[in-house]
Amino acid sequence: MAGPRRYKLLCPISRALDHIGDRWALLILRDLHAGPARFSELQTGLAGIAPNLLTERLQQLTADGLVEKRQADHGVTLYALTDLGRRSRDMLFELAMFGGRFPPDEDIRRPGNLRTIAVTLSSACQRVAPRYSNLVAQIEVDGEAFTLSVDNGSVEMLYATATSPDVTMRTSYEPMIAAAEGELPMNEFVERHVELIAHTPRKDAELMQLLGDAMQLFDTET
Amino acid sequence: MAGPRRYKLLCPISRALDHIGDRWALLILRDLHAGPARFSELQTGLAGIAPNLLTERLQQLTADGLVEKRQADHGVTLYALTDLGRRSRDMLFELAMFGGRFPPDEDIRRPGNLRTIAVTLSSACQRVAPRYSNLVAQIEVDGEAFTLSVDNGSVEMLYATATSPDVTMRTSYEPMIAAAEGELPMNEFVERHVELIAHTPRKDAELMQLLGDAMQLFDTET
DNA sequence: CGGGATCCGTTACGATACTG
DNA sequence: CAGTATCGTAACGGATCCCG
Repeated sequence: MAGPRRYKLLCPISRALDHIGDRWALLILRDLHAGPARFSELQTGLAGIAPNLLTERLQQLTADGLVEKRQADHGVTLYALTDLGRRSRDMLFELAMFGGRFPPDEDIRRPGNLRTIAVTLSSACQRVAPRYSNLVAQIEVDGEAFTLSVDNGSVEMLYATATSPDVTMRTSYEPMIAAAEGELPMNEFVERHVELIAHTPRKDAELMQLLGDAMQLFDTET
Repeated sequence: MAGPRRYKLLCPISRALDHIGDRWALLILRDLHAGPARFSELQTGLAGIAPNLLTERLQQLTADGLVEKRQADHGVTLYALTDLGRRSRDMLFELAMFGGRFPPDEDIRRPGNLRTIAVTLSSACQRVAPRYSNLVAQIEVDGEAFTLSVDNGSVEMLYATATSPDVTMRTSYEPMIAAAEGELPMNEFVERHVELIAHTPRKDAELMQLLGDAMQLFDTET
């Protein structure tokens, strides 16, 4: 009796799980939403995944058409989402909305890098983006830089520095999480833990409103 | 080192997976969205889950506040979703939308019962419901009865017979799935494989339009 | 008969060590 | 840096048995 553990049912939910239900698979997709990544970047971001498992998962995801392997300069190999892989975004967002309802475990490990938070943030921003105009922001969290771009209602957040951002924002991980969890009031977070530099007038306020609206989606009041 | 395999990261996606990421867990939630169920109903619906695993998962889901155990008449025990458990609906829908993009496996097993399809259908109907007025339908698929109710834009689909439906619809599994997969044109499906009885005028046509709109969400064209 | 508990073989995962 | 190889452990799968 060989073969991997698959449900082999017609139901689209079990079909999804047959492709991304294995351990780590969804978290690999999650981190790749922050942009193409090296093997080692994924490994550190996933905080302790065994390298053989990462290899195995990447192969499976590639075979399923969700991920592709690219050769970049200097012999560097990059893993990137395919179009199909990018379609997992809404699903990951709903997963995040659901997971946010559970209290965090007592003994939490900090992720090896902050790629992990990019999809959650960008897909949350996506939901509220129609109310905002275009914008390119560089967000630095404890020295790790993201580029958040809002372009005609479509939002993307990459794990990279921006070339000519409208606004630069600097903060650190713990207070940002505390604000997202609702433990720290938004205005206090902004005043005490955020440094903002607007290179385009008013874009700083716009960015903060966007992020505030996005974080509100995770309020578990209703 | 003991303890179950949990990520223990703060990220809401991994937090969700720490609660519903184990094998079968999401499929149990899925089937419970069709209404309270007995142990044995779940067991047959999940087509071959080992009873010890079902026990273990139900305990975990109960401990996590997603499922509750009820004592019904004649000493019957029922498992039902809690409010928190019902919140998994949108997530399951996005999972279904994503899973629908993969071609079905060659050797598929038919599910032990049709509870499995209730959430997928009802959450799809939920998306298009604002365009429809109130309605109670009994849908019978190969003799298994569902009650679909649209009430002020809120949709529910239970694995039970309806008391006084506006319309009764009879069909069978294979053509219905073929229609949902886009392999069978909707009009041909309706004409050749659906029997409709309207107890309230026009409600038959309304039901079919609702279902047609809902199924269109799974078209993978875009 | 429904609702499990127990047992045991198999598979997947986790940790570490090693290599091109 | 990007993996491969090995091995102990935990989770799963299937069957059987038990109890109200």
